[in-house]
Order: sequence, then C-alpha cells, then structure tokens
Amino acid sequence: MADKKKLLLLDGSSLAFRSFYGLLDLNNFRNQNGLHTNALFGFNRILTRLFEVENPTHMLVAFDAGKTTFRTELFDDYKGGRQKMPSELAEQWPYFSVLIDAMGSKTYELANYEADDIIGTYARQAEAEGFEVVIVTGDKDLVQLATDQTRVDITVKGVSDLKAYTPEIIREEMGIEPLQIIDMKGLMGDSSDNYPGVTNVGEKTALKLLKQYDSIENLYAHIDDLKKSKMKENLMNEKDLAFLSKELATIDINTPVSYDLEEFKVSERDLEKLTAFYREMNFNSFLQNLDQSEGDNSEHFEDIAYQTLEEITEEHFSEEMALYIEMLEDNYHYGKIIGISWGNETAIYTASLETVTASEAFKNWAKNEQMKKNVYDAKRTTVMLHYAGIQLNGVSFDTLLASYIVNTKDSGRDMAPIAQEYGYKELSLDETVYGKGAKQAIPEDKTIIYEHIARKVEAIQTMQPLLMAEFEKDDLTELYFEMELPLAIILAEMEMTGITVEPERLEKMKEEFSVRLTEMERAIHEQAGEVFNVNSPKQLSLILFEKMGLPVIKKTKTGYSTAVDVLEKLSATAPIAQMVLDYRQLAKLQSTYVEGLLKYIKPETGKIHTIYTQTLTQTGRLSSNEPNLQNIPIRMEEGRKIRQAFVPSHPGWKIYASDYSQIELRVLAHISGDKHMQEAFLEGQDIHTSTAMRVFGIEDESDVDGNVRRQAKAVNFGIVYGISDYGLSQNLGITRKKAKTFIERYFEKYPGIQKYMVDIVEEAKEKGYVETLFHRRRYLPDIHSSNFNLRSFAERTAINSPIQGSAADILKVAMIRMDQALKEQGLKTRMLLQVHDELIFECPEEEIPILEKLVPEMMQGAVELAVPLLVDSNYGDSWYEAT
DNA sequence: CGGAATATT
DNA sequence: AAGGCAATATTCCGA
Repeated sequence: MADKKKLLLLDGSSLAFRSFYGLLDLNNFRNQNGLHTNALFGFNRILTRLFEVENPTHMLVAFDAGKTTFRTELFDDYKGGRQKMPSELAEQWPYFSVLIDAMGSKTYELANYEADDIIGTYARQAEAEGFEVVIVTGDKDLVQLATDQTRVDITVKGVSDLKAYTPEIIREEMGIEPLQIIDMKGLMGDSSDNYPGVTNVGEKTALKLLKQYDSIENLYAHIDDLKKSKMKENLMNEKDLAFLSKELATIDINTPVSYDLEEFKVSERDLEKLTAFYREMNFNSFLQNLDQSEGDNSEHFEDIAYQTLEEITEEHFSEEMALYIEMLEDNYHYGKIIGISWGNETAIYTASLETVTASEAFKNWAKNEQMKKNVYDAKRTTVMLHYAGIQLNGVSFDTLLASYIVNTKDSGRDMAPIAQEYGYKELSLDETVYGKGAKQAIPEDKTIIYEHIARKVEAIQTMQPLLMAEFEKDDLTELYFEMELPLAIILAEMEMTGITVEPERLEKMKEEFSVRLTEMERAIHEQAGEVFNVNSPKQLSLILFEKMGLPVIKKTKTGYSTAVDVLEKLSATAPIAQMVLDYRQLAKLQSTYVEGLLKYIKPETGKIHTIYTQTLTQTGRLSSNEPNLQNIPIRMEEGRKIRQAFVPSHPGWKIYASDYSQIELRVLAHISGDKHMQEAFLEGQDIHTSTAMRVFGIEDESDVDGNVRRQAKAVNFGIVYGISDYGLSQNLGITRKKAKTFIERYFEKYPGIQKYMVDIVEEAKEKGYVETLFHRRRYLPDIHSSNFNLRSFAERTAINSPIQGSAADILKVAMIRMDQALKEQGLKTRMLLQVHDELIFECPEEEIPILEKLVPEMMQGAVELAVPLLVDSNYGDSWYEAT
C-alpha cells in the first residue's frame, strides 16, 4: 500500500518568535561573528524533530509578508500596539530560509496576507486532494482549521512540546466545534492581535453563549431572548465590533496563492548546505548528529597513535598519566571490562583485561599513591578495577567530576559531549561506536575499542588543564580537591562494601503481600462490578468516573487524575477509593521494595551495592540508584518494616545511624542572618513550635497543638522551597487567601528571611548563578526569561539551591571527616549509606561508645554556622531499629 | 519512551 | 492573564 500523502504546514513567523523567546539566552547563543543564534537553534530543533516524528511527504513554511494586510484595511489598529521585532531576532531573520532550504523544504510569503491565510488555503486544498495535514504553530487561532484530516499542533511551553488539537479534543476541552473558535474570538477579541471583541466578554462567557447559540449570527438573531443584563447591553451596543472581530479572526482559505501543492514535495536535505549552516552558526551538537546519521564519522578524525600491549613493563608508566577503563554496562558492580587504556603526551597504550591483570607492573603502578592518575569518573574506575583484583590509588584528577563542578549541567556517562565542550573533537559518542539499546554490542574487531579508548585518554589529557583553569577562575579549587575528589573515593569504598540484606525476611513479606494483594484486587473488582487492571490509571479512571459516575476532582494532561489527594476526597463517599489507595500502597511496596530489592542482592555476598551518582543533581546532592537506597520507606509502619531486612554483615555487629536535625532550616537561619530564627535554634527551641507561636500569635507554648504545629511545619518547608500561596494552600488543604496571610505573617515575623529571598533572586539576576557556602555554583539562565513559568521556577531555584546545596556540602564534609577519623583510629566501623541528611554505619558492638562521641563530633563540627548543628543517633540490630 | 503514580529528604 | 512549591528514582501502563 502506498503511503498516504502528508502535508506539514508550519507557521514560520510564529515559530520563529517562539524559538526566540523560548531560548532567551542571548549570551550563550552567539556565533563567532557575534550573531545571535538562539531562535535559529530552536527553529532547527523543531524542524529536525518534525521531520523525524511526522515524516511528511510535502511541507511548507509560511511567513507573514509585512505590516499591511487585508486585515489592516478592515481595522486600522490590527496588531497595533505590538512592539517592534527585537533587533536580536531581526538579525537572525534572513537565515531561517537558508536553514529551511537546506532541510529540503520550501518557504512562502504573500503580500497582503498572513501566514495563517496561506496555511488555511493550502490545508483546504490538500484535504480536497486526500492529504493528511498537520499544522504547527504557536498561535491558537489556527485551531479553527482542525478537521478530521487536519491536525493543529500548538507549541506549549518554549518550543519543545506540542499539543495536538483535533476536532474531538476541541470538543472535549472547549465544548465547541473548531470553526466556532472564530465566533469565540469575535466575541472575546484578541489582545495580542489588538482587536477588541465585546466589552467584558472573555473566553468563559463567549463559550457559554456559543454553546447556546452556535454562532454570532444566531446569537444576534435571538438577542431579544436574553435577559436584561449589562452583558446584553454590551452585546447590543457593540454588535458591529463583534462582527468585525469575527471577520478579523477568520482565516482566509481562498488566498490567491501561486504554487501548486506538488511544488512542496519534500526533497532530500542538502548535507553540504546544512553542514555549512551549522558551522556558521556554531551548532556543534547538530553537526555531530549530522555526522552520526551519515554513518562513518571517524572519517574526518585525525589518526591517533597508540600501542596495544601484550606485555606490560615498568617502562610503560610515568609519574602522571591518564587512565581509562572501558565497560559498556552502566552498573559497574556487574559489568565486564572490555579494554584498558593509559598514557601521557608521548605515548598512549591499550591492553586487554587479561593482559593487565597478568601484569605485576600494572598492579604496582595502579596501587602506587605517588604515581598520579587522571581519570574520567574516579569512583567508577576505582570500583571496576577493584572487581578485577586491582587496587587503584593516587587518583589526582577526575575530569567528569571536574566538569560537573564547573557546570552542573555536565553529568554524562558519555565522555564525548564533555570533551567536545572543552575543545577535544576527535571522539565519537559511545552510542556511535557500540550501538544502543538492543543493538549494543562489543565490536568483534578489538581495534575499534582500542582506538576509541585511546582517544578517551587523549581527551582526558586535553581537558585536565582547561578544567584546572576554570577552577581558578571561579574559585572552585578547594571545593573540588578538598571535598568532591576525596568524597568520590569514599563513595567507591561505601559502594564496594555494600549493605547486607536478608532475603529470607523479604521473601516472607513477599508471600504475605502477594496473598493480600490478590484479595484486595478481588475486592476492588467486586466493587467495580468487573475485572480490570487496577494498576492502570486509565482503566481505573474509566471505572471510577464513567462507570460509577464519581465526581471528577482533577484532570491530568491525558485524562482524569486518580492521584492520592483525589482518591482521598472520594473515599468519603466511595469505599472503592480507599481500597485502591490501600492496594497501591502495598503494590508499591511489593514491586519496588520487596521484589525490587531482592533482585539486587548479590548471591555471593548477600549484599546490596548501590551506585551513588555524584555528578547528577543540580544542587550538589548525591543520588542513589540500582537500587535507590535513599527512598526506603519510613513514614508508614508497613513500609518501614522493609528496613528490618537491612542488617549488619557480621554477627554481634550493629547498625548505627545519625542524622542532622533540621539541617536545611539551620542553614537558612545562618545564610539569611534572620535574628529570630537564629535565636530559636540557639535556645534549642522546637523550630516548628516556635514558628507556630510567632506566626499564629500564640503566647504560651502549651497552647500549640499538633495541628497548629503541623501547619507551621508546612510553612517552614514551603519557605525552604521558595513558597507560593497556591502551593501552600494545596499542601495544607486551606484556602489560597488564608495561605497568603500565613506567608505574609511569616515574613513579618522573620524579616531576615524575606530579605534573603529578595536579595538572592537579585544576586542570581546579576551574576547568572547562585552558590552554596562552599562556592558550589548553579547557573540559572531562565532567571531572565520573559516566560513567567520559567522565570518563576528559576527564582524559586535561586532561593532553594543555596539552602539544599549547602546542606549537601555539610554532609559531604562530615563524611570526609568521619572517614578520616575511622581510619586514623583504626576502627572496624564502616560507613555504608548516605541519605541526604543522615549517615548509616555498621559497627562491632564495642565501638558503639566511641561512635556515640565521634559521629556527633564529626558531623556537628563539619562547619561553623551562626547556629549550632544538631545530630540525633540511634543503633540496633537492623536499620529499622536504628531509625 | 513518556506520563502517572508514589517512595524518600 | 496566567500558573503553580525543592531535589531525586522506580515501577507500571500504553502508545
């Protein structure tokens, strides 16, 4: 069967503007000539994506022709009041057509008409010829063109996401037919196109009227039926305006266009033109993608000299070298090393794992603290070699960790993009060399591996001095060498040590849960009156809201929400809601924690070895994965019991756990300098009680009941996150107005906090980044965005990151101090886990008295703040008992 | 492969 | 006029 013809119609002007404002980072998007390139970059991304996703046979990008159109003749002020195109966008304008042409598509503009009209006209023509049509624009007006054959995709936020409008979706969301959009616009007007509509009629009123009267014409035919009201008066007075607005909103589908549809057949993209364009614009990532999609991308690489060794001797080592170990698996506790490379400016060597493990010379070099090694991911390298029976010491630089410290955006497993960023362009993506997903494979020809990893060694060497220079420039040297790099080695040890988990305990829970889940599922089916998949939110929502007719509380992008807060509301009247909640809770425990953890117990050792990712979060926190041991249940007793399976690895040992009390609020008290909050901590008061008394004006501490304290606690949390009245109201289930007064009262009572929030946002705007107590940076490009959401998010981030990040820094310092102390004192105690504000150890019982002094000393003394740090500790026979 | 839901700090 | 709290990971479903 021949593929159906598919026409893609792009509103070039609209998308260009969207790209420009969606990526409003004018400093970073410039080419070597200083030309701004942000809009072109975004536009290219849309085009590439559309070609991939839609695979059109025909395509046209339509542009607005100029200031005057037939609409301005109808209405002088049409699009009046619009500010001029910013010069930064205007200078990019000529290049859009260059890009579109290179991509194999056509552009078109027509004097006196807007892009909308061209699109409307061709859409209707194409429909008549049996095409499938897709329109892409940032302008909602075009939704009026949707039909069964034509879909209209509107950009939602920025340009990356599109929302599809089909007639069904429009009916569902607005309750009208696509063509009625015109009537709606006629009544409500359009502020961006600057035509007025009827006074005081907005979308809501317009839709209400249209549902009753279908069209403006019919509405006015029945205008006498309307009850006397201000609205009726407005409608009568402004009848002309309504009809004029409707005319302005109507897309002309009979524009005198001059090309035949067949002219818009998509042609092959012109690689030469496209490459030249990307080069000119400095779009390196697109260039690289282009290379890959064209297959052999090593063609333009310089040859690299390296030597594959069968026999390794002392001569192959020098005082300072780069080292790289290749393994395809992400999880290095289970993966297989497929090649090893090391070298310096004069020579690069490669060897197989067998050759290396057979070599005493290599092992001695690896172990020797004095012999410096530059690596990419010190932790990964250390653990991989450990499993190969090789001890690695003397790691003096980690280029991955370094690039993350310079910019938290660099977090990649893959070296190529980071190397590229630092000017080393001779390296392919791992994906290109080894394939991805199911297609990934170890190359038959080992020289492919060796050449690739030899380049990695060269990349490490190239990057290292550049990263050092960045450290000096941004005052990051101490953070890196005193905190992050030593921590990487400590984390490696923690991961290798692992934590013992008793499978028997989990197996028992599994049996019990399985029986209960079956029964709960049966009961839910009974209530529903049919068998369905309770795990499917879609099927569940059909049962709840359509079959059983329960009230819809909240919607998601794709349908009805069945989230906790929704089900909780429903549970008052519908027992099935509570049953689903209970079922979900248990199902989560079963699949993620009981069965999930069992999968990760190493049979040989009975231990779980997580992987901490040190270079991922934007705040400086660690993350834990495969499995995540930072979110083991604790709030609900049932889930908390999971922790009973986490036990010491030797008989007679204990699990010892210490956590910081309210570290984030203490950090906030410190950096904000707020006297009242500092005082509360200095006097050892319960902070939430203290807040409750201040904010709610309670005189006597004994009058603070649980509920009031809970509310104060929620406000404190909200403050740390950069609060909004809406967020707080959702959280506490109170009105927005009430939430607002809470926050106002809070700021009144803690003026230092309010000042901090204003100042930090100001600082972020000035510098483009915020930083922690230890100078860890987070860049916030969106702080200047004209997009309200992006900007607001950046502002909240500016408030939260120094708090969350400084707390993370403090625990990192504590870990280093603790590790040092354990080693110096020759203790048997081992640090096992880190969970953001707590450390978990295993220890022989006799060391407990030592730890009770040592751990608080190391943790509380990690940093000197204006308020004391406080640590709580517990121990027992399992993690459960230690918390 | 993205979205929804839910687990933690 | 809009719009939605900070940082993560994992599982499941359904296109």
